[in-house]
Amino acid sequence: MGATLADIARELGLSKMTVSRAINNDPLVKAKTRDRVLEVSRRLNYQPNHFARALATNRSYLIGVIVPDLMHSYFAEILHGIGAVARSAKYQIVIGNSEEYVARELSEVEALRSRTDGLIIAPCAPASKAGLYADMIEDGTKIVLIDRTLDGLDCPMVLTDDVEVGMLATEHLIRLGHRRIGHLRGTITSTSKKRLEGYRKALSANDINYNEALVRECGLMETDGYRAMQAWIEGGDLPTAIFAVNDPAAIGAMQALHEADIVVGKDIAMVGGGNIHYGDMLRVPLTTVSWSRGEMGQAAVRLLIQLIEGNGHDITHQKMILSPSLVVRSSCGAMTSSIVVASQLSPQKN
Amino acid sequence: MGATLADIARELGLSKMTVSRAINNDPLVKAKTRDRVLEVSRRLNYQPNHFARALATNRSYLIGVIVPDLMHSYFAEILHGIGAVARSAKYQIVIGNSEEYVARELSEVEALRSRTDGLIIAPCAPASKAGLYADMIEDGTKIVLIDRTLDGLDCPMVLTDDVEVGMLATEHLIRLGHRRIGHLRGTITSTSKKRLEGYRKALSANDINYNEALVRECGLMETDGYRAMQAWIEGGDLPTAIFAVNDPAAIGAMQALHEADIVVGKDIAMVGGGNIHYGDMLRVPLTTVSWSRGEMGQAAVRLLIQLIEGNGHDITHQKMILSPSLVVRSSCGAMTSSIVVASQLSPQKN
DNA sequence: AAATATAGTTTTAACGGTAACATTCACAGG
DNA sequence: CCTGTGAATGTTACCGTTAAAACTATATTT
Repeated sequence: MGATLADIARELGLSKMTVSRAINNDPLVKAKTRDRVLEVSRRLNYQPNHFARALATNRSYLIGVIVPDLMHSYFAEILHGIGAVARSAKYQIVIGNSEEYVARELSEVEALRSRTDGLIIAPCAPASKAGLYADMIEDGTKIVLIDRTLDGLDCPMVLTDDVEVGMLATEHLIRLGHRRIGHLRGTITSTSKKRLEGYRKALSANDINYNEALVRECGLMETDGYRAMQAWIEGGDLPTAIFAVNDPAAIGAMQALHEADIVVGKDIAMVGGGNIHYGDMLRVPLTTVSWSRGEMGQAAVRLLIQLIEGNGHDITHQKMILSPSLVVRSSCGAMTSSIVVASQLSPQKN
Repeated sequence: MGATLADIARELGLSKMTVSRAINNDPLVKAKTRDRVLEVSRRLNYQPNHFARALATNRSYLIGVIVPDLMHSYFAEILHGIGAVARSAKYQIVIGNSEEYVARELSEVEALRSRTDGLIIAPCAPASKAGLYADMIEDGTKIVLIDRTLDGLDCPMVLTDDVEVGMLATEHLIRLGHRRIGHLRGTITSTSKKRLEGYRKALSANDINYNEALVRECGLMETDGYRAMQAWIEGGDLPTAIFAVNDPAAIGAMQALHEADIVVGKDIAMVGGGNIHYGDMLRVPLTTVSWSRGEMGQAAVRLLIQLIEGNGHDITHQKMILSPSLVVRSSCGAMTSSIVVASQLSPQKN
């Protein structure tokens, strides 16, 4: 289809190598030669063949990103941050979507690791799969985790302080006078566990007994929250306030409550986590815990590029932990304007 | 890093070619030989090198998708549909995000077309750029348009009947008794023009004069709707109902109205387009026009794969047009439950 | 003027596959 | 016993690029 280095070389009576150097701005070629090469390459509309280059250099300038849910604006925003930094570093993004299925995650990883220079993964796999990832890293695959950690896996990661997330949410409810506080907990992921941990910490710090009956299992997606809440309503014995593991779950739960004519913000308080897009425009604007998804994505790419382009320093143990902050809206009681406490990025060694 | 075909061949005393055939399930190799090859390849953890394969075959099994706004759930859903079909056909998705900037779109296209087997594009470029795309197609690049067309470009595309979108929205408002109906119109994109056309058609079919003062320019994003509505409120002379070019614009406008204490669904009616995620859970659930984004994505990939794998038939002129349907919620007046008229896919030649 | 450095270029050999054609071998049919 | 046939495998060359080593001139030193 397009012209190749050889075509340009032939036309100018040069070797392919010199042309290659000229195209890549190698200072070894004479300025005049470079100009001639560039002129011809423009005329022939030369486009470098990325496959050939990748084969020769073993670098594709592709970054694989594996997210559990593309439709969740939280990950769309992370992707947005990733895209911004990647573009400025001349990398392109290949997407994998696990839809919170472990098997899908693993097959996407397998498909992408050999086609890309490195992966950014928000894993839904349980800690028991950490070994698989460790083997890949051992084998040379570059991996940065984002949003969720994988216990036992030692690689760079960008996370939120999820214990703090649970504490901020729960303490807010306690400050509002609630004592019977429920939790819709996620399963498996590190974030879910830590948010539960924060919930328990906040309770015990305020001398409230942990009551297992008030903690219900629930996935991370809207339908999960909806179903879990429906079951809870049906079974009766509702708490006066609920901390849901994340915003989609909270929104699903709110929908179920709405359908049962239970008014969120009046009959029951709700806090989510993640500050989803449109969370402030919902029927009942959702009080939530927030941190910057854009910064997460950006930080992850920077770490991955360091890993790929290896500047010598070992960054295996580098973790970025973002501090979350509470965003108060009306789902825990009447309130008009939003209060957002600025979130900040805190780099942190090991 | 990993083992190569040559390694396996050496180990078994076979030629690379036979091993290649065995790995690719060529029926020419003896079953017993294939088994031996597979056994060794498993033992050595052989992973085919995609770059080498792509270089030799000129096929990468990558599909580039260029969208104008990743954070808009509309495109996230299209992407989801694309991903589903792509995965089952063993293709991976490379993402480009134009953010509604023409220059960004063109640079992403340029970056992706040589790395992929074909592109699915939701163009924000104006019709004047159609020639550029025509040249690329001439040059062998496979392109399928989605969501928006590019006048003058002849290639497969998957669209909605946007004139119908405008008519459905506007007629709904007319049926509710409105005569002073405003329109927040998009600029440039084919969808915007056609929705405006539908708006005008509906007006004239109902003997309402087209009033230029009631049509305001506005982009396609939430902030655009917000700003346009703010200006309108400030300038006064509001209509009794508004059809916004799409849901994000409608939502932005609703936010501006809310801040000005104008109650949507009571003081003013609002219809959007696209049926965004969470549109039914907003402060005022948004009446909108809907069609299946998943089907759009799926259809686009199928067309692109036909283009790539060329089954002989010329599908250049193939257009898929989805029929939209009205989704009534409360933004045009009190209403509790949603009525959705099922949308359907209508394939259509030329 | 010979020896030495140096800028600019070429040569050779990969990188890891696959396409196309060539070869071998066993066996059937005459 | 020879030949034809088809199944199974092998050979050669090429995909388009770059790394590394090997040349050339030309300039610089002594």
